[in-house]
Amino acid sequence: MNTKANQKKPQLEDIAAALGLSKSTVSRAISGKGRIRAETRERVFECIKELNYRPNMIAKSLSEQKTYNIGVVLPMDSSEAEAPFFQTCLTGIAKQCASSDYNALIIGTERDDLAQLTNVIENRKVDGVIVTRPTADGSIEQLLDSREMPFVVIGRSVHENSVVVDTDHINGCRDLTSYLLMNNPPERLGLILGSTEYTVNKSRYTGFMTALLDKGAHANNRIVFTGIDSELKLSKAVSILTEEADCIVCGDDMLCMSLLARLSELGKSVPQDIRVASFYDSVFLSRYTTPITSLIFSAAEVGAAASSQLLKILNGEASDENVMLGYEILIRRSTM
Amino acid sequence: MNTKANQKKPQLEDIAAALGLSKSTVSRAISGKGRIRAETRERVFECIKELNYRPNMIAKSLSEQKTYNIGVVLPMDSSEAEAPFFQTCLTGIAKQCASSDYNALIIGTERDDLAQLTNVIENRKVDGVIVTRPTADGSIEQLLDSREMPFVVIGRSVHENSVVVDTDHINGCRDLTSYLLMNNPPERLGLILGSTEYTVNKSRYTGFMTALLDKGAHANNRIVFTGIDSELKLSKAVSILTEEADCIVCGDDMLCMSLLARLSELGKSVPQDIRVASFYDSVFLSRYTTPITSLIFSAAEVGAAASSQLLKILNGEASDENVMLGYEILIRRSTM
DNA sequence: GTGAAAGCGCTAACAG
DNA sequence: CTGTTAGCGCTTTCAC
Repeated sequence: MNTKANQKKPQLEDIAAALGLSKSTVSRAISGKGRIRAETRERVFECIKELNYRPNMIAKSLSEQKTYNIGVVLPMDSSEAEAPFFQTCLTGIAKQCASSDYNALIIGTERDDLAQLTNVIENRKVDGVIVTRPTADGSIEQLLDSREMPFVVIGRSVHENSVVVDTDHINGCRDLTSYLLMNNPPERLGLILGSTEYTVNKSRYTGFMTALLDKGAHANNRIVFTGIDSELKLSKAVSILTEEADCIVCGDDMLCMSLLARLSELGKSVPQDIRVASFYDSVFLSRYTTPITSLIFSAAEVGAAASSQLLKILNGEASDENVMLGYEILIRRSTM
Repeated sequence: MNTKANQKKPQLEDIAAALGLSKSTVSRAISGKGRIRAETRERVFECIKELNYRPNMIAKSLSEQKTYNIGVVLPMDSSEAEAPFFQTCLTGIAKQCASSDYNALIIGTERDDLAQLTNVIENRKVDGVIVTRPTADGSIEQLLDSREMPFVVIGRSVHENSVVVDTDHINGCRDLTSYLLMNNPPERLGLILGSTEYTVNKSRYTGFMTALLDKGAHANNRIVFTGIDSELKLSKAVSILTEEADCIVCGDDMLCMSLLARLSELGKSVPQDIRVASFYDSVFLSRYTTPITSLIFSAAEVGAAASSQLLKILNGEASDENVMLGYEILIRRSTM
C-alpha cells in the first residue's frame, strides 16, 4: 500500500528491474513483436498493472518515427465554419482514432491557405491526414503527395493517387431527383448548388443531370444554378427561381437554409407555393419549421470509415481501396 | 543547385557540420537561449534557410518533455455534436495555436465518459487542455487537476483552481432580458434553458432572474423551464408556453430552433402570436425564416482567448487570470 | 562564446 | 527466448 509515495511515473526500466528482466524483453512483451515466453509476458503485464505503467508516447514516437496522430484538414472559412457536416464527421474520426491509440489533430484551411497544413507536415506532427473537403484544384492532395504524407480524402478527389471515402453522392442525388420527378412531378425543377470549388458539388450536379436523362427530360438551364457561393448570387438565383420554378433542389443544408429564409421573405410558403428538397440533411433541416425532404447519411460514419482506412494504410495493411458509403432519402413535408 | 539530390531531411548535425560548429551551438542559435555571438547566429540562420532545415519536433518533444499540442475537450453527444458554437470555437483555437507552433488535438467526451481524456493524459499527448463545456459536477477539471495537467475552461467552472475564459453570460442574459422587459413589455415572459448539467445554463438563469429583479418583477414559475434536455421535455414545456406566454427566451440556438419548429407546428407565428429571443446566436437563428433577436458573441474569439491564456500558462507566464469577453445584443424581427 | 557528452524513454538489430 | 548495445534528434549541463 505504498503506492502513494514514489509517484514518479514508472518506465520500462522500472518494470524490467522489478522483474529481473531487461528493457528489451519488457518492450517485446508489450509490443508482441519477437519471440517471448508466454509466462514472461504474463508477468510483465501483471507488473504493468501493479505499477500502473504507461509507455511514454513521445519516446516511442522518436524511436519509431511515428506520432500516433492523424491530421484532419477542416475548412475554417467563416462560410463553412458552422457547417454541421464537418463537426459530426470529426466526431466519427475522433472515436475511431481513440480505439487505436491514435489522436486527431486539427489542421485548419481557409480558402487556399495551406499554411497550417504545411507546418504540420514540416514539423512531422502527424502520420497521415484526412482531407474533409477536397477542392477542385486538388492542391491539398498535391501537397500531401509531394511530401509523401499518407492521406485519405472524404469525397471525390481530382488527384489520381488518392484513397477516397465517400458517400455515393452521384447516385444519391440521382435517386432524390428521380423521386421528385416521379411523384407528383414538378413542371419546372430548379437546382441550386454551392461553390464549384468543391468536388462534392460536381458529383451532385452529375446525379441531378443523370436523373433528368433517365426520365428523358432535360434541364431547364434558366433555373439550374451552380457555383452559388455568396449571398448575392443566391439572392439573384432565388429571385429567378421563385418566378420560374415550382420545386427546388439544394446542394446542401446551409444553402437550403439560406434559400428557405429568402423564400419566406418573399412570402412564398413551402410546400404550398414551392416544394424544396436538399442533397444533404442536418439538424438545420430536420428541425426546420417545415421539415425538409433530403438525402441523409451519417457524417460520423464517413469520418470513422476514413480514419479506419487511413489507419490501415499506416499499419501497412495496404488497403488503398476506395470506400463508398450508402445513404437514405427521407421524405418530409417540404415535398408533399 | 544540387538541392534536388540528397533529399534526406537535414538535421542539427548537418547544419553544424556545414558551418564547422557543434550541434549545441546551433541549437543555442535557434533557441536563443544561452550566450552566442550575433554573427554566429546570423550564419546559422542563413544556413538553416539554405538547407531548408526544420527541427524534428518529436526529438525536441522528448528532450523537452513537451508535445507542443494542446487538447480540446469537445462534447460529442449526438445532441451537441452539431452545435455551431463548438466548431467555431475550435476555429479560433486552431488559429491561435498555429501562431505559436502549437497544434490542437481533439478529445471527445460523451456524457460522463472521460476515456479519451484519460488516455490523452496518460499517453502524455498534450501539454495542456481547453475544456469547451464544463459540466456541473466539475469532473473534467477534477481529473485534469489531479493529473496536474494545465487547463483553461471556457465558461463558468465549479472547480476552484480553474482559469476561466468566458463571455459574460450573466450580464448578457440580463441585458437581453431587460431589453425585452423595457420595449413593449411582455405580459408573460417565458424561459427555456437547456440541461442543468452545463454551467453556462446556470449563468443564463442568473442573468434572466436578475433582470426581472431589476425591474421589480418576479418570474412566473409556470413558464420558466430549466433543464430542458430532451425533445419530450421541450414538447411539454412548449405546450404550456404557447398557452401562457407571450414572449419566450431560449437558452441557446439549438433549443431555439427546436422551439421554433414546435411553434410552427402549432400554427403560432413569430412575432405576431408570440415573440422569441435567444441567449445565443448562430447561423441557425440569423438565417431563420424570421431572424431571431439574440445575444451574440464570437465563439472564435472565445476559443482564441482560451488558447492564448493556456499558452501563456504553458510558457510560465503565469497568467492565471480569468478573462471575460464582451457581447452584443442583436435586435431582429422576432421581437418586434 | 563554443564544444563534448550525457541524457529524454523507447525500439530494434545483433548476440548469446 | 532474453540481454546488450546502439540509436531516434534534440536540449542541456559542464568544461574549456
